[in-house]
Parts: sequence; structure tokens; C-alpha cells
Amino acid sequence: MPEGPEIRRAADQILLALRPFLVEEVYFSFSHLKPYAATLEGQRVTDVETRGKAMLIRFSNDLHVYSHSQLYGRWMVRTAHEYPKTNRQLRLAIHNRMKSAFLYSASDIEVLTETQVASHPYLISLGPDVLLAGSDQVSKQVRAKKYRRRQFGALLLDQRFLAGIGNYLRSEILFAAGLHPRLRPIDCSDDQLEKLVQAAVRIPRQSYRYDGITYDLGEARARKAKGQRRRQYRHWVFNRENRPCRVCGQSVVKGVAAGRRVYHCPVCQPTA
DNA sequence: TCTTTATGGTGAG
DNA sequence: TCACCCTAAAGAT
Repeated sequence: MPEGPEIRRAADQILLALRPFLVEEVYFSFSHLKPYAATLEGQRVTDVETRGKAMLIRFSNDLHVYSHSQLYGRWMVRTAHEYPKTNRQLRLAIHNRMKSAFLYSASDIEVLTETQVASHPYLISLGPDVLLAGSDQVSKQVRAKKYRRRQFGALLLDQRFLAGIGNYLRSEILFAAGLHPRLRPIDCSDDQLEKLVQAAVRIPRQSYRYDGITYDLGEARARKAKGQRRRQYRHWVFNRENRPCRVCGQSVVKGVAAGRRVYHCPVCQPTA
């Protein structure tokens, strides 16, 4: 169940496992992809790139295995030919003499040439990758004219705005920025927009680094300084309807934006 | 055993 | 905004 940070972590694992040795065997479950297996065997994996929630495994013959995990795709890296015990459907396996990378359940897998990557309709639609973009780049997006009248709730899920944010990051970023999901850039002070920029840069990186957990780094430092154990939360507001806000105690509210559930604290994220 | 939900995305209207 | 697609797991019956 992947957003940008989870995809990037899977990519790290795959790169670590596959880059050191020649690819010995490739399996595709989709019949239209099966002919590519022989083309990839004997090659090297030179890079595993992520663009938002899409992954590109690059081979030394300049072919790329594109995958998008959607809601259900799941990568697992194991010792070579050690198949995970699961009822999921195996869609792709890449083996070398030490390791195997398995992709289960995903339905969106393609083999692409360099040229096809460069013109891929989904890939070319993506905005800056939220894990790679600096605050200057995010700032540019947040302040772009074309997004001024879009509500944050919808805007943050738009992969053309920033690639890699998904439904939990949307709620968490808006909470960290203190912004109500229904606000638009045009409603905000420059100070508020700057908070959004900082949150959009910080939260996904935290999620990547801490395995999906959203830390409050300030609080963590303070507790560490006092010799207290570091507290960690899975989420500030996401999935926490009617439960007390971790900052102010007010009940977290669940709403819908862009057809998907969004959570906010009515006190920490006022409408104005 | 059914229905619903899900950290995603597309296309029609 | 909605219907729909993809697949797996949780929840309801």
C-alpha cells in the first residue's frame, strides 16, 4: 500500500539486492510480457528509479521495467528463489544468484525502451517528485498561478502538482502545515504557504526515513535531551476520526476531498 | 459467503 | 463529480 516513500524504500531494497550480480532469471506472469524475459536475462540492473509512485528498474541494455503498484502491489526481496508464503498473485520476479525481487498483485507492469520512458503518458504528466524536490521547487508549485484556486485537499493528491503524495501524506502534510483541506493557495498568507512548503518537503522524507512513521522531530529532540524515550506516532490525524488531536486534544474530523477521506483537526487547522 | 474498503488512477460528462 | 478498473483483506451476514 504504497505512497512515494514506501515505493522509494522498496526501490532501495531492490537496487541493493539486484545491482551486484547479473540477472539470471526473469519471470512475468502476463503473457504479453513473457517474451521480454529472455531479453533481460544476463543483463545487469543499473538503477532503480522512482518517480512519484511509479518505479523504473533500469537494465544495462537500456530497457526499463515500469511498475505502478496502485493500491495493492507489493514488492518483496528475498534470498534467491525463496518464494514468500502468500496467497497473492506473483506478477514479476527478478533473480540473480544471491537475491530475488518479487512483485505481487500489481496489474500495471510494462517493459519500456528509453524513448518510451521519455514519452510515457503517466510519467510525463508527473510534477516534481516530493522526495527529490527542494523547497525552492515545491515553493514554485505552491505559488504557481494555475493552482491558486485549487483546494489543498484536491491539490495535494494531484500527481501533476507534486508526485508521490497519497492519501495519508495529504492529511499529514496539511496537519503539519496547520491548513484546513478546503483552503486554497489564494486564501493563504505567504507565511501559511511557506508552512505548507516546509511540511510538504519534511513529512514525506520523515515517512521514508522512519519506515512510514511520522515523527515530530522537534519533540523527539526535546525528549531525547531530557533523557526521555522517543515517542513515535504512525499518524497525526489520518485514520483517527473522533480521536483526540495529539497536539490540542480536540476530536479529529473526517471529511471527503477529491472523493477520498481526509482528516483534520478543527482547532489546529482552522478554515481561515 | 457476501459486501465494503483501500496508502491509486482513468475517463466521461 | 461519478462510475469504473485493478486486487486483497477486513467487516458484515
